[in-house]
Amino acid sequence: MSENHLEDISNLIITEFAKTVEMFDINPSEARLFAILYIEGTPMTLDEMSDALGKSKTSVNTGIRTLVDLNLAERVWRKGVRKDLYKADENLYRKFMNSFIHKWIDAASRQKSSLIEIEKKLQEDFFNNTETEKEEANILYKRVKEMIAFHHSLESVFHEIKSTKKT
Amino acid sequence: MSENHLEDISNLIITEFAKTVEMFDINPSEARLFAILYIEGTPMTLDEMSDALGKSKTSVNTGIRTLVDLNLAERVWRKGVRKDLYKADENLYRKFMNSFIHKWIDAASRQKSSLIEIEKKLQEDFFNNTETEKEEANILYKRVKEMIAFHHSLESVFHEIKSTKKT
DNA sequence: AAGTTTGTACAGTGTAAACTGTACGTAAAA
DNA sequence: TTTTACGTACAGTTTACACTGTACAAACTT
Repeated sequence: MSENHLEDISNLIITEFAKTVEMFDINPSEARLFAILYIEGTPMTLDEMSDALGKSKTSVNTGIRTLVDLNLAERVWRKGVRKDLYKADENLYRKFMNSFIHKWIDAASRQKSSLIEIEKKLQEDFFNNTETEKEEANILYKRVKEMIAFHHSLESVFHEIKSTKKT
Repeated sequence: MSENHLEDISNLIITEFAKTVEMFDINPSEARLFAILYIEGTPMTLDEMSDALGKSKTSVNTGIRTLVDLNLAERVWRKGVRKDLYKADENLYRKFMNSFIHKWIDAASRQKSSLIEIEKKLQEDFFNNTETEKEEANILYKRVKEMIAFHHSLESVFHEIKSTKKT
């Protein structure tokens, strides 16, 4: 019962931690890959990762690329080692929260802008409408304003998080 | 150029808004369905939604069900109308942020607990290890503590958002 | 130089999920 | 009661995507 080998425990940790990584919109395999890299603090080669993850080298290759793109892993160089080496970024909180918050802020503000554009168009075209259309236009207008307010709130909240979070 | 019919504009709004809804981990079709329901403030039947979404009635049926489960839509009743009627919840910010925040808080605390369990086990089993294993166990232990700290931070941030957001 | 080793592009495969149409149970209308 | 209308269960189909193996290019070794 208490006869748990370290490898089992390590595996358990990886599985648990991968779940959290997945919450940041990272697909299961890549999440697990990150967890593996993180547990094994020392840089790993493609073959090692392939082995640890139980997936083909090709698969790991694309996985690690997206992790690098997301700034969650990086390639490191070590004298005398021919293979590429990758390691997970150490600072979990900063990396994950940063990308997370920015993702939201960017999306919210972009969407808000689009909606504001639409709002303008509705205003400009208003008098080209027939009477019945005007009524409908007013309803749309009201909805758009609600949506803009919603996006505005989203922006605010995430800006707030951004400022309150410890660097 | 400025000859945009209201229907086109409405469609544009729906498309934009659906993108935002998708960010709350809702699949594209369901996001669009919600957007449609929201724009059309008045309750809609399955057939109307099917028509507006361009998907089969069966598909809409399952879609609306998950929206209802997520508390984002509800079935309403109207005298003399035989078909089921559904409407989107009005309060965008409250509904979306609430579920969003709770999802994170729940996940973070659950994961943290799991990791704490593992941490305990590592401690308890420590002296059953050989010398070389002890070294490895220490590394694992260090990593687990980092992860727990990470989850703790996540919990804190989202609790903070929860308290600062306007009800 | 030829011969290895390593990373990656690409085409094909397997699989899970979204979607559809049919078929049926239940409730309303006749 | 019979007939019609509606919602949904279910099986089959399509689509999207993760994954694999092969094949090749670039870099290293000899």
